[in-house]
Amino acid sequence: MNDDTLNPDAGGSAQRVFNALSSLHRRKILAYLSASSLTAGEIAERFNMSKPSVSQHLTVLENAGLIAKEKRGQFVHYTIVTNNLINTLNGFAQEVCPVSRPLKRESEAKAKNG
Amino acid sequence: MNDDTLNPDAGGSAQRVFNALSSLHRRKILAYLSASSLTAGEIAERFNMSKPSVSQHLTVLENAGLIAKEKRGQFVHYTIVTNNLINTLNGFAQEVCPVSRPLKRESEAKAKNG
DNA sequence: TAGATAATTAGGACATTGCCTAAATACCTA
DNA sequence: TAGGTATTTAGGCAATGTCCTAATTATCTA
Repeated sequence: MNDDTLNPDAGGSAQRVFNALSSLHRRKILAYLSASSLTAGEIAERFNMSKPSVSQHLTVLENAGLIAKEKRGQFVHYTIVTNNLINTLNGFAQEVCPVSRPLKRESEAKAKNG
Repeated sequence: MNDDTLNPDAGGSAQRVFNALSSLHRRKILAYLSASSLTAGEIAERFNMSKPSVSQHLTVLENAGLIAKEKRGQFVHYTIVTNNLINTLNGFAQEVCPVSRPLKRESEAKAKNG
């Protein structure tokens, strides 16, 4: 029970990750970014929502360590960071059904790629 | 983008699963139940929280299809249901980083066990 | 049947979230 | 430098979530 995925204040904070994933909009943003990096504006275009609201979602995702931003000129480019996401999901899956070994290996392989 | 893990109204409703997982208390309940089935009272004992509050968390988990209850006499026994959990997590992981094949297989193997 | 125990429902207080508009900041180009 | 574009910050408001106590329902046992 002293686990990263259950302890809200641990390293990458599983709490922030699961909280970030609890919003459909934010999961969609991650799905968009899994195909390619996008600017804040390009992400906002894909939603029927104001830019500030999208920006807020991006902040939540960034604080959870699920995306990274890079400013280039007047644009901010957002990129997915799969490392923390996969580790958190797999860590929790392992904890809740401690059966699958390959899942764990997969997670570690993924961690190296980022 | 027409995926179960992103569509809030699809079958098992990934939205309900992710929403259920966004609470540390609920993740802990799942972790407890992964070790053994427990009655509502036994679960409540493990938290510094009123029984009605725990009951509410159990309802959220049940509505997400993550646990099942069975009444025996005056007790209600709760059991984890890993199927939906693992499928949802793996489905989303697949979508967001469509690399790992073994992860998928693992999910399907798990689905059969329940 | 009466009283005790297990669990849930009901209803309300309080905090958080999610969305908006308006304003501010940062950068680019004429 | 002035004006335009990209993005975030600030502040407000409605909806939701989480917890509580009190009351209710269901079951067991003397």
